Amino acid sequence: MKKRITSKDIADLAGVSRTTVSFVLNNVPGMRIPEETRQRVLEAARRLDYQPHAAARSMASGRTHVLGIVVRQSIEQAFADLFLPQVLLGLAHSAEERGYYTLFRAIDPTTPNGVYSNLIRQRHVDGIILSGPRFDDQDLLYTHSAGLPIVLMGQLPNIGIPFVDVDNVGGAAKATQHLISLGHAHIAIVTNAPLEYTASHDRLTGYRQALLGAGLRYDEALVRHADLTPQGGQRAMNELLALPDRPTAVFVASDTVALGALQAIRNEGLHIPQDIAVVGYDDIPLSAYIEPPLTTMRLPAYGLGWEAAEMLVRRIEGEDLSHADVLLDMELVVRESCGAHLTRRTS
Amino acid sequence: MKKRITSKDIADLAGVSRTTVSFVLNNVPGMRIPEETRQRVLEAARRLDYQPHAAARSMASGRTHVLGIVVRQSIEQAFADLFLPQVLLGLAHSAEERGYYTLFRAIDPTTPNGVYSNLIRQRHVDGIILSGPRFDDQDLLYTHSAGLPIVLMGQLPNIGIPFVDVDNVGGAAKATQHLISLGHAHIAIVTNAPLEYTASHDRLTGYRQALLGAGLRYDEALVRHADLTPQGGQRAMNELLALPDRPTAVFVASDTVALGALQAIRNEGLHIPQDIAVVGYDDIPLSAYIEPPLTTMRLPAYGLGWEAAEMLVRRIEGEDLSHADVLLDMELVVRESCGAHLTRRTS
DNA sequence: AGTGTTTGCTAACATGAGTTAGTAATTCGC
DNA sequence: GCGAATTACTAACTCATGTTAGCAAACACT
Repeated sequence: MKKRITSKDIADLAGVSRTTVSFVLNNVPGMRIPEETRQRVLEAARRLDYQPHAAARSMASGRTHVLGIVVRQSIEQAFADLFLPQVLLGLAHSAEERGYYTLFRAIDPTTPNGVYSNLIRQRHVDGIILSGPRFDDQDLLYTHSAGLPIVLMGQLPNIGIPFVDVDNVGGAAKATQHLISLGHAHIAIVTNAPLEYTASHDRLTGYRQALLGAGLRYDEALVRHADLTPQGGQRAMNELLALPDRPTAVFVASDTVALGALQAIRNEGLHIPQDIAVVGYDDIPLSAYIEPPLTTMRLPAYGLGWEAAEMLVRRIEGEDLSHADVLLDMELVVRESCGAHLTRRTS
Repeated sequence: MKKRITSKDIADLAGVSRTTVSFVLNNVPGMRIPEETRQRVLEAARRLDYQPHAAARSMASGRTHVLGIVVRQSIEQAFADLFLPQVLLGLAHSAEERGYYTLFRAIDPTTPNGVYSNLIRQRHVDGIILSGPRFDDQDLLYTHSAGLPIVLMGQLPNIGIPFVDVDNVGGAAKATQHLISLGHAHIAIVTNAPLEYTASHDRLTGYRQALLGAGLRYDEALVRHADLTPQGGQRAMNELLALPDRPTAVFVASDTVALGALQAIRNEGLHIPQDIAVVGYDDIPLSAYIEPPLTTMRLPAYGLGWEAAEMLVRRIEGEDLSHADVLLDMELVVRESCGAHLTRRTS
């Protein structure tokens, strides 16, 4: 039976007390330990290949050095979520850079409340990053009001919980402005989802701001809503195509939805971008490889994860995050569906 | 300063000792605790909303009840990985059903060795699921030979480490047989990657078995290799199209690669599936929405995660996994790129 | 030389559970 | 009615660390 190597063992080998070992290995400030002793301890730890026991450490220090990442997703949603890998990578890298691990917890939206605050209360983690927050989440409100560290990925306005999100208003405005700059004046929008979704609402706002900012009219007849699916995009696009005064360009506020919209346009025998220009949103990993390659706003998925972890760690380590919310910029990726590659030649 | 509620508190409230509380809450077998006392303890725990301290518990019991999931992925790979969300969901659900949490760790392939075995040695986790194993992974061999619980997602043959994988030989055979059953006799293959990859090798084997099983000739001229990218698929497909005796069908062993192949076929002015039938592999989330919708083998991503967690838990709890490797079946998803919807009408 | 200060270290306690060995009270067997 | 067995519990130890208070020796200062 091989025994676990504890700090006692390295204390014995170095000829000092356990306390000294702890001081050396944790670089406790204020303790003047002569270089000679310090080296002796470090050498002993190295020789025995000492690995501190995480549980003992966290019990004594009260810190687990683990961040909880809670994803509220059904299996179907996970299937459609093409960004989670990047988000998680950003999270994990950012956390590890700061000396933290990440505990992943997937919670079906149908499960009852009171499930993830326990992660903190049982001291499994020091704090939580919640992806896909909802208003009707009792557990979330409880966790926040109990003062437990939590950071949201995605906005929940007027609630005071720190969040990391994408600047959807600005992003949608950029997308729309791009179409305007290509000479379009009759631009429709297909939102990603109903306006109850904050993201959806913000994207519509950005579209509108861009139009008004360019002196164009905002026409409700050119506004349609999808439901996060290609099918919804196809239906919405069909309605737009049936209008007497057909738009010359469409901003589809989700690449997934845009797949359906493209199909609808093709089915009418129309060409993209010659007959109708399309700009999408999200830059899903395949947007470059569909026909035609989609011009779209790039979602900084890795950055979202990175920032969320950073914020949470700052919160855990005592910083005040009242007004530290992060809104990440989005970048326009110009491919072919907007027609910019054609215009440029003629200009 | 509100104090944490410990088992001592509930012992006091219930008028028993801490030991008894522990016996009741953990349902320790062999201890005859009368129903009346048991209820008194449970009621006290409920009233005080007791949450046991994870670190204390794991220190005393030696179990963390956390599974480590280690993903060896660069950021670029994560971008192309469309299955991780489903895999993680399967893992997390399966683990939670068995009373375990999952710790997520992303490791860039370029980082040096010796990074994740420490997760176990520091008792952060009870065992590890490693996704994307490699032969040159010192840490993996060390972990396994040290008897630490580990399960692979993806095969590494002849090494004796328990794994969960997809039956690539069978899957590729099914895909090829489907094309044969549609009347094709001149069927090419574009693999997903070079044959050094086990998955790639196995898919080619399945293709070959199907041909020979149907009495068809296996012709090396019809075999091309891609590199996991659409670009590679396009190049490979162009070579096949340039053959004097053009194939009437292609099995592309990766949907991502197939995107490039479709583009190559379209660029030649040929029609899918009339001129060339295509069957893909993986069923990436967008395969149903590209043009034409792709017939493909469905990767049971959720199931892979589920099985991996189950195996690891069994291993942690003492079971012998020497010959318990899991090979999951794959299912053919018939859409339009294979031409089955046309054939059926004429038959 | 004696008092105060710094240096270098350690004894002892705290953290919050699980678990073993054992004890007092009750019941059983005859 | 008395020893044996059972019932219902608990004292005390264990896990592996972090941390506080304090001690002995060396040194500094007058």
